[in-house]
Amino acid sequence: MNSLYRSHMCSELNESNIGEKVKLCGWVQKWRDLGGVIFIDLRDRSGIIQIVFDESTDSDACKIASTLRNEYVIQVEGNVIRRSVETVNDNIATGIIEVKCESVNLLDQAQNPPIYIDDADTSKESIRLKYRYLDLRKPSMQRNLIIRHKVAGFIRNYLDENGFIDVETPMLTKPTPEGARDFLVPSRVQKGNFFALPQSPQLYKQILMVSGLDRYYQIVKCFRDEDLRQDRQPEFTQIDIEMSFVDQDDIIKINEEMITKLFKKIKNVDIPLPIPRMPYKEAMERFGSDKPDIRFGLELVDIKNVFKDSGFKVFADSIASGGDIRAINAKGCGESLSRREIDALVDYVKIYKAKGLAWLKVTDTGVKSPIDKFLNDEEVSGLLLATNAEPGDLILIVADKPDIVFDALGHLRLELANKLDIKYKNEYEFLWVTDFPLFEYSDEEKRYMAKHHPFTSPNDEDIELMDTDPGSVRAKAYDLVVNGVEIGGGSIRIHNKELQEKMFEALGFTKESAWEQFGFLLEAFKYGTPPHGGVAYGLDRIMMLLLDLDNIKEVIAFPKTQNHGCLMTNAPGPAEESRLRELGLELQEE
RNA sequence: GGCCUGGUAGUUCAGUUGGUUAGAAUGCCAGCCUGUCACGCUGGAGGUCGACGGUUCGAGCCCGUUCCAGGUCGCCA
Repeated sequence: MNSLYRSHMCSELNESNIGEKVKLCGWVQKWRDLGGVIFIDLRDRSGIIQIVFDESTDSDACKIASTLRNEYVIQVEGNVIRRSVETVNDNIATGIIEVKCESVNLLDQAQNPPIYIDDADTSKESIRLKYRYLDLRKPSMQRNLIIRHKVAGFIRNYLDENGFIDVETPMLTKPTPEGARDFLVPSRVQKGNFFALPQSPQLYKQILMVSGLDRYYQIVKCFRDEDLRQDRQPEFTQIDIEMSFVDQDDIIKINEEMITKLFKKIKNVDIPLPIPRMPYKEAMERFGSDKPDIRFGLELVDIKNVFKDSGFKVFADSIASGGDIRAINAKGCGESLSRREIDALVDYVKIYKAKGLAWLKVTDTGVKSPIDKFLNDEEVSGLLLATNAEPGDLILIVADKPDIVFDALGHLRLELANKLDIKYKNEYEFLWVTDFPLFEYSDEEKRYMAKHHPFTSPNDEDIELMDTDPGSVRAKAYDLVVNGVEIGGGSIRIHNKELQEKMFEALGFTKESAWEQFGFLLEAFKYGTPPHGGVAYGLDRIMMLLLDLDNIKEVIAFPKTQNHGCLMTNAPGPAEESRLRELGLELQEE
């Protein structure tokens, strides 16, 4: 990265350069003025090197050096010399050498920065985001961006080698009723009409299969106007992939090779292939989640049968109203958790709508529990048998509607693992979750909705059930889950016009409304459509996993806050009245 | 939209029962200092206690409203 300004990057220099005259550029990381000698730590993207200014030999340079302050941008010229043994600094890569400066050129001054440009900085996130350009000077932030670049590069390279074509798709697309809330962009030319920013390039990539591109990919921004979370941003990046003439196994095979090679390259971990697969139903029943973290046990146990004739009103009522009763055996927690900690768990499941959490401490002589007086001996022994309980264990039980039981215990399981600080055997546990339900009943809309999206193919053997029992139809849909994080998902698409129409019918679309929304796709499907399917990954989440970060903002250069704002640019901002008029828009008084 | 946490010096924080001139560390500025690397020493500057309103003789502290940031539920095909 040489130029007229510099001969080397700071951290490029090592013992082999001793005796060379070099020109370096960068920022003043730190200055130490000892009187007759001044030390400057010079920083660029590569790292840090110490520059020495000696008054007795280079008084002009020294004079300038004494005025340098943190984050000043300078150019220095001097000789690389070996440090004396006692002054070697083991904390930096270039600590065995330094540059004895003969001349220094001040390229720009800097105000004292509001945050400390160092990984040890503890400034609040909001200040870091306001001064993001300073925050991004930190080595760790640069590392995150550089590794992200390497990941994207690896993916492009891998997909290119496997015959995938990178095709750009529009950012100004058509609003859709299904799925997340769209970001809308008003059309000036067609007043009253709106573009939507893509939630994903889903329909375009399927059209590209109709076009015969055969294998497509894109690393692309997607937009969803929903609330933020620690792992969610309104604009985020997908690795979007679609393939023709494939079935589920083909897609899984090439994708698991790509992702495990990626983890090998970036983290040097060996993920054994094939990645295990687990049907959705099993994931829910064993782990209470469609993205189970399988690094640890604490699995759910169905104990409904044990209490089928229970005299305990809570359990009996739950069963009578079609509910489930399931338990987790928190091994050893009967001794290790205090009453206060157990009460905290009871409160915890209430977040997920569970009405309560029953618990029993298993002791040498039986069980100790607020509800033990409601349980007979047969039920207690049945429970201990079912949960494989030993003295010292803590049995946690939720009785409620099935989806609440799964949700509450699924989260409780994660909370317990977190609390117990469980040591995992492997750093990464990959899992394909398969056989998702095709539909999901929406109480709000009083109809079935597509669990994945309306173009997902049902399993061949379940097509019959679409009319009779939509809730039990399984889909050719699959998610890739790592350590309980969904990093990607996809499906085989419907490529048959009749089946697609049947699908829309099941979703409650009239033929007219289906054609109104997705007519271009249905029209395209008339002209010879290959069997196809694909997958999309959340690049940001993959980066979080690879970098072992739990905050998505750390892997995005310029992220948004919870309020959908950018603290650096102050976006979004008001629009001028004239612009609104041009768009045919009028602001409503609150 | 709901719930929870926070907002005091450039930064990170402390601030007792509501009571004198709001503190510490670090950073910053000045001076001294020839081998530091968290340099050291001496001195100094730096505050609309997020904002508005209320209670009170008196508010950083109590009450209300509001803004901002974070976490979370809903939401996220």
